[in-house]
Amino acid sequence: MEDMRGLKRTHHCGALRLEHAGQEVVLMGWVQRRRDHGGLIFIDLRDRSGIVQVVFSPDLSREAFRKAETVRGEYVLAVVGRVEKRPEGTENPHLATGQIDVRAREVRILNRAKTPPFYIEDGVDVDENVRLRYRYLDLRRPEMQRALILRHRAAQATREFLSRHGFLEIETPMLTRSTPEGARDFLVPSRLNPGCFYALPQSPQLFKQILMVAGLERYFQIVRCFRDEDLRADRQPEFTQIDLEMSFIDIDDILDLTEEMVAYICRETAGEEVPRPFPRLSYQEAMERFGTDKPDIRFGLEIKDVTDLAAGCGFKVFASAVAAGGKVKGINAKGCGSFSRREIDELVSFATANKAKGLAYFVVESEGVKSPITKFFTEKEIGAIAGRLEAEAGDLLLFVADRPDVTAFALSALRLHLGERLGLIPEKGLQFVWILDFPLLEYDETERRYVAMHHPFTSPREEDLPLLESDPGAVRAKAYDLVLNGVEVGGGSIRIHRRDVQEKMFAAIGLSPEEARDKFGFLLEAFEYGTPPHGGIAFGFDRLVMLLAGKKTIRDVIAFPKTQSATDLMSRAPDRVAPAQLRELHIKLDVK
RNA sequence: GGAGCUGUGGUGUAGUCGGUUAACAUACCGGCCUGUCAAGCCGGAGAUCGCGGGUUCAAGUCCCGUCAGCUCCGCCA
Repeated sequence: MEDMRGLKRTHHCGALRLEHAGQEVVLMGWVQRRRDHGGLIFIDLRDRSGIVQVVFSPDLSREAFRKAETVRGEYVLAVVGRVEKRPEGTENPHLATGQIDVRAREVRILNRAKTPPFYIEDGVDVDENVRLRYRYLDLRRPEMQRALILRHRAAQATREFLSRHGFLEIETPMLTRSTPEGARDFLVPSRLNPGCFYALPQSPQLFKQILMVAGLERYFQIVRCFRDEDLRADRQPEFTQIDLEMSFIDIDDILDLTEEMVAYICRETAGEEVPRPFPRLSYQEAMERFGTDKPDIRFGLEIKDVTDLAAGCGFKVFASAVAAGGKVKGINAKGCGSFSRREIDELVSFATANKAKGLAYFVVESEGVKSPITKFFTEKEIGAIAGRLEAEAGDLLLFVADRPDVTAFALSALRLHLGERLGLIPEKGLQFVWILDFPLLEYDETERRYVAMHHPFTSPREEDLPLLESDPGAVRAKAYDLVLNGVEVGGGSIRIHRRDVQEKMFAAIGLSPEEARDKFGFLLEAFEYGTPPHGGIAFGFDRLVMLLAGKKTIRDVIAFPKTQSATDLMSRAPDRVAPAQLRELHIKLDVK
């Protein structure tokens, strides 16, 4: 093993081009591959910038050639040599540096390496177990490095944009108070305060509002947040938000500004121009047309309401659902009339796996509609339903009749399933949509009271204020979500800044003034000292980067993610700690 | 808390209706080779079939349990 004394890297491997021919260079990197021809050895040297071919020949240096014979994959080398145009016919068009190679005069083996458990290259098909356990090798793969570079550029673009618009980057505590509502907290025991715990922040929500009270006017942060809930492909226990808050603004100010920011990030990272303004849908319209508050609007297959047409029909499943206050809704699966019985059965079981009790269907043919249930409908009813769904010969109409929420859930899932199956979802492209006019409150069946849909500091729309006492469920919030390709990537609201409105809000969710003071005291107290109108938004940075990088999971844009059971397979966190540590924290375990 | 998928040399896979020597590719090791770039040719080594139990004359294969990873439901103001 040798050291790099006296050598200073002059170039990066992937940067060398024909124009460098004739230059003496010093390269540092890892061995991607060695091709030993006996009398001539080629080594592909890789660093962060890319790969270049290094040639070892006894004619150039006997010593370097001998060393090159001992080199293996992932050895770390320093190479001194001259860049040369490759001989005619030996250029490699698949390599950015393929016009040239480097003739090695000297090589130093800076470190040896064990044989890695998988190839260091793009598109590896390895168990994620293995990738996570050897994350440092996984991260050597160019596609992983590209993702992290893109993430870096997204963060840079965010900071640039927001700084330019007068936002201050201000840090907020990681050790904070546990507050009720929301996700489960991660707790940190306090050694100095026996029996007391900090909570890691689920978001800097209360602090950023207090920064508005403090008169900072425009705040942002790219900040880690923690939620102790179960994981998904797009959910990690710790994740990153672009968090911002502004004073003296209303909804449109935030939507306009953050739209511009998001478009800027897309341009700076993925080179995508996204058209503005982004489309806007009300929550109600999104639920009606797509069955979800995070619709993927890149394709059709929209949901149609046929409740009125099904109300009086002879098909009991439909009629009784309507009688019970439910909805009958359908999707026109364009051109799927040719589906076999088995394919339709598959759709039925997909629907029932997504809460529906069943899935009714009409096969539309030129002579009419065929279905096991046509006998329960009149010609006229069938015609009206087919018309509502704009049915043509060759279509397959699918219906769910159930409670409104179940209908929406099942058809939304079915719509996505069909969209994917029929290849209707474009590979490329970023389709944003704002979802507006969320209900302020939703009724919680188990707690038998209204709960805040966003959080209890979200402002109702001024014109809906009178409804807060008479019809709480009908009050619309000044809240907004940003959805990208069917993924919720941002959400926020204009906050309540008037004491009387805040008190009404607490009353509506059944919180007495005493309880409010106990749970949110410091924020309420701050609010008594001159609070400006303010509002903000937070973006899921990992999700945004995931979509910009074209990845299917945020784990692929996080350097050190956790598994679905929230463990780190590399560091083996979490783990037990020494009894002395627990004693110091006054903690006794109760573990079977 | 629940449902589903996956687990076989380092890695990715095959292994039929349970049948005795677990196959293939690649990586790895050795030899030959002066223009390859997924180099090539020859040879070699490498597996408690995730783990535990059961059924059987016989289990990678069937049954039960369990562990791990992934996807989803619940959960995520």
